[in-house]
Amino acid sequence: MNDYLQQTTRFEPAAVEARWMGRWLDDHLFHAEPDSSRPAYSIVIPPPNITGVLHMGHALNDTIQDALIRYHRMLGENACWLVGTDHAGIATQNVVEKTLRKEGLTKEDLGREQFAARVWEWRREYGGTIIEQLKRLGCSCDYDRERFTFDDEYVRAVTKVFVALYDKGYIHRDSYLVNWCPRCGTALSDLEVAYRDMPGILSHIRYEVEGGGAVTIATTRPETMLGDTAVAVHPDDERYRDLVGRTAILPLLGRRLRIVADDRVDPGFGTGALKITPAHDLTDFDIGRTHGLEAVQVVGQDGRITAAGGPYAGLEVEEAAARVSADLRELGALVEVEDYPHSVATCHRCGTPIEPLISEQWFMDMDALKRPAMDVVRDGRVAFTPSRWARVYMDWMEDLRPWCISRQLWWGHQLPVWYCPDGHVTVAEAEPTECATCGATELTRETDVLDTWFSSALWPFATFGWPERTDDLAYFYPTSVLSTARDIIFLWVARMIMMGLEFMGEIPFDDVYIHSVIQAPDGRRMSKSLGTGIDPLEMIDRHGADATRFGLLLMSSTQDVRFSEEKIAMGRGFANKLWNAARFVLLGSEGCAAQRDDTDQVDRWITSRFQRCLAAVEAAVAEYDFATAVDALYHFVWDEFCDWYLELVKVRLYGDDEAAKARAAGHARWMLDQIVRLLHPFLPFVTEEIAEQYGAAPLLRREHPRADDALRAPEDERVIGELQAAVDALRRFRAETGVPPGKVLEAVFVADRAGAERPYAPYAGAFRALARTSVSFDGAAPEDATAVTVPGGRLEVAAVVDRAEELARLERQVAAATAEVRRSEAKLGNPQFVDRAPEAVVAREREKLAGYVAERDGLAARLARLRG
RNA sequence: GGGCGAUUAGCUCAGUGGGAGAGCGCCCGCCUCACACGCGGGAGGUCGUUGGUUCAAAUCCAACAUCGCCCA
Repeated sequence: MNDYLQQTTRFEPAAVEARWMGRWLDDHLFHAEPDSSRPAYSIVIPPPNITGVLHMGHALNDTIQDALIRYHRMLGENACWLVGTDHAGIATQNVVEKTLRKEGLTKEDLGREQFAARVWEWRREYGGTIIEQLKRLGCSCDYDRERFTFDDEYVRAVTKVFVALYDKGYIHRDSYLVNWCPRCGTALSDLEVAYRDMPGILSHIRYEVEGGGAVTIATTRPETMLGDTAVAVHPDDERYRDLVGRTAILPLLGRRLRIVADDRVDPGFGTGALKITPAHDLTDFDIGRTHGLEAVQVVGQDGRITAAGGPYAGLEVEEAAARVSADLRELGALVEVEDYPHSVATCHRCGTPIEPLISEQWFMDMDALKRPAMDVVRDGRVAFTPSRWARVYMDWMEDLRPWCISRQLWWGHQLPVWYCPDGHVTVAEAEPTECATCGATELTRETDVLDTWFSSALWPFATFGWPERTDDLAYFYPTSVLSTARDIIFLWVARMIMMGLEFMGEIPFDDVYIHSVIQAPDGRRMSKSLGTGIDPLEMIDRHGADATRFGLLLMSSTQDVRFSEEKIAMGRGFANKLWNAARFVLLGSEGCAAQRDDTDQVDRWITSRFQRCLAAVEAAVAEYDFATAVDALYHFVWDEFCDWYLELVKVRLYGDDEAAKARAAGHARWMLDQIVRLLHPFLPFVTEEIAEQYGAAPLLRREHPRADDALRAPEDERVIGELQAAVDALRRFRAETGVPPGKVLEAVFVADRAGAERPYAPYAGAFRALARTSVSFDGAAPEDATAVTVPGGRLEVAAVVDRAEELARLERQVAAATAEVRRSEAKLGNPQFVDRAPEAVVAREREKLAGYVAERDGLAARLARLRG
């Protein structure tokens, strides 16, 4: 006797999970090496930020990837899940600066080198947190291959890419209006800007016009008027036609402003006249370039008014806005102020309002790169699931502007760019000894670093050894699928595709799976700052990793979903159910070998039902429909395997026929093993724990169950289906008439037609076990029996039934059947339906009608008899 | 302003043209020799609104309402 099995009536995940993850890792079960005899299946994890901890989105995404990896590994593919982390420039720098502040230090106190050393130290200490958390979830990543976007080899790859793109002319330096975060002290790309609706004020300000008259402009940022160099109106705007070409006078500063006509002005906004501040607004910048306007920078990188702002110099932007407004009001130039909620550009990392300002930055031109990247999605070589995201991708790519790739940070890939004293630029992979232009030897390196997303764009190939043409790269690239959330489509997916095509000449992945976003239970966004986050590790503590995985997969969908702990609790119940089913099978079949057996109809039936489940799971996984896959497994295991098969098996297991008993035991073991193998990718721990109880090899080394049409048994499914219907009818009868649960009923089967008893004949034991009814097939119906309708006839049950209640029960049933008959007759009585609906549909309806009529007539006859 | 998505049982969600489903919750009965994280039975919905297409609409189309997300 296996004491552990015997005694563990509840599945306790905590100890089991820790033990198995330890053993799997010790055995390097997750490691993959190129092997030309097997197909590769590879996934690169979207590298989590080293400052991050596992949140619900990771938990879902990593569960999906793990299920895919385990699933394909068991299908015989050589599965490799490449894992690692992203150095995350701004985020990491912010975190380390914060710890420095606690020591009363700034990064400037340390200097660039010392600061980088501190970041590395921090990374060694805390940067692996999230990787450890993946292990708690059961993730079968190839931890032996862990990569970091700041590994030496990775730096080489990034450098090589930068130089190559520069040499091709795709990368250039320019003085341009960029998104500047005054708090982070760096330029940002368009993607790192988040628009947030905020209350605001629209100020209408009157500018006098030389030679008489005035023009009133409207602005949400009055302080930027200090940088105005023009006023613009729409060329077709009748109101201002006379003003074009004249000169307005900027209040407060007295600067002379040209009044220009430009069709980019929206005549419907405000007064239709636009103040032009080329240094602080993108539209204004463009208009300024067209009309050759001066750009006066009045807000500096520190978020304060510059010297150009005259008396307002040194003020914070907000204070300047207030002072400027007050002064304008005093002058009588502020003609109107109205509430004006509008959306404000903010830093997506820290939330500070973005200050658009002109600065010298490095840009990457996307035009040449985006074309092939759009082609591969358009023609389906890279397929999005759900497919609607392909359009989102295409739309974004269509309007791509040059990508600002330089960041004024101290943590990141420093640009491989050197300047000589004359300002000539030298770009090289290795530190140059002289200027490429003039040969000067005093070179200083560019201090800017690259946008973190520049380096992560190389992740699918740099992690496998690029730029070396490694065996890993040849074998595992392109990867099979990238699984991620939709907010990553632009940040990663698009850029990975562009870079993959440019440097590998091949797509980086065949499929892109965009999983659902899990919201807080109240429908709000899950976020730490809102306090709406739910920690997946807490769920693992409470319910187990298998349960957490199961619940998350059940929540996964093509829509956003609210987090539901109930679904995770459901997973816990499921794991427990499975464990107990396994206990029952294994303890009841000790000494028997797992062996499929087709002798008994019940065994053939469950085998056939399993094949259906298998097919459903395979179809669902192929479509990345994990909720359907786990739902199919759940209902097969619970509703069919446990509720019916195991109950039916007991008849033979506890019976006297030793041969039948052995066959049943062997088949049950075989079935359990099949189930455990099919379930393993989704619930790795409990399945492994079960498999160990019967001495099986680690499930990842075993095969996925094989689909086999020969194992389908429609006739057995039909018969057992009728048996189930008959048992259900008896159970309903018992419950409705209040038969005490312990009481065994006597019943006689009366067939509607010759031979109708045959399917039921072998199942007297099953009726006794499942419905507590002793059924005979040859006796006469007892005198005052009550009939229970079952497929093929009726069971005349000897039971003391309250006559009035029975009458009411029958009347209800007759009414229900009659309603169905009427509905069906009406449908079939409609000539349009009979003529136009497909024949099969009409035939099915006729069958239904016949069934309802028979049911109604039988019930009505019984009712008549009972009434006497 | 442009786009996408959602609206189905008390709650969270499946269901894409022919009999409204699941889990949880609720009600009734059971510690039946795998499991009380269990077993058996049951109640509960005019599928957001209004039109349209069709023999037939939760499902397709249009408009509207409400909510959410993305882009600008």
